[in-house]
Amino acid sequence: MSADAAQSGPARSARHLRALQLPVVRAARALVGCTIAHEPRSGDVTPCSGLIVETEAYHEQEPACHAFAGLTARTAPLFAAPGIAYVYRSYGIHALLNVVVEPAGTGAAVLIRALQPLQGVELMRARRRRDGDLCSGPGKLTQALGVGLDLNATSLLDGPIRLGPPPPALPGEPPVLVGPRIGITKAVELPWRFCLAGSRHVSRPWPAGLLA
DNA sequence: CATGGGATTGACT
DNA sequence: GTCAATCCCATGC
Repeated sequence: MSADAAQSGPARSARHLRALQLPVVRAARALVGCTIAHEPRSGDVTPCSGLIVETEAYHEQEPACHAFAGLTARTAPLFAAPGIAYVYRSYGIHALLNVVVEPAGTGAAVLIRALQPLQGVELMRARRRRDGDLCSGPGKLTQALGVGLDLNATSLLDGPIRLGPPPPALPGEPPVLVGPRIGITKAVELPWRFCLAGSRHVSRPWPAGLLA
């Protein structure tokens, strides 16, 4: 392979791969604009995918993170290698999807909080049983994609859920806003929520935003 | 072993 | 704006 091919082609299309190597807060920032798809292996179900428009970072050093409690049966996937999915049940009802990052042994992950629907919108509508608000929240997007707890600890590079690069149509680095995380009671002050600037698909209206 | 608290959502006043 | 649904698991006795 030539040096050109190694730099120009893959370099831009591999943003999701580079994000997996970053510290969790930078990873959360970098994953905005990348894509998530659920393509069941059987192939008899329509693939569904979306553009990541909102993320949050969680790290074992701060108490809002499940990994703060240490390595347990529940949190084990958080301490796995980068690129693993951490899917857990929230409020006894919803499945929430995280991208595990940082080296194995460190508990850290990026919560995927909202998507802009791309593929499989009709199937999303059927799964969600409504026409709008298909992926504008962490519980909504897993329902729309058909992602359940059975996909916990699966690979996001090799498994049924795929983390992908930004779509070709999306130019370079998207403008991203940063603010405090939502729905937590501990470490509420950390500005670890990231959102695609101007997106209509976020989970909550954006506070007067700072550019990340 | 009993208990309580969520990284939420949708329905309702 | 309020509130119930619903269940895993960490914590404490």
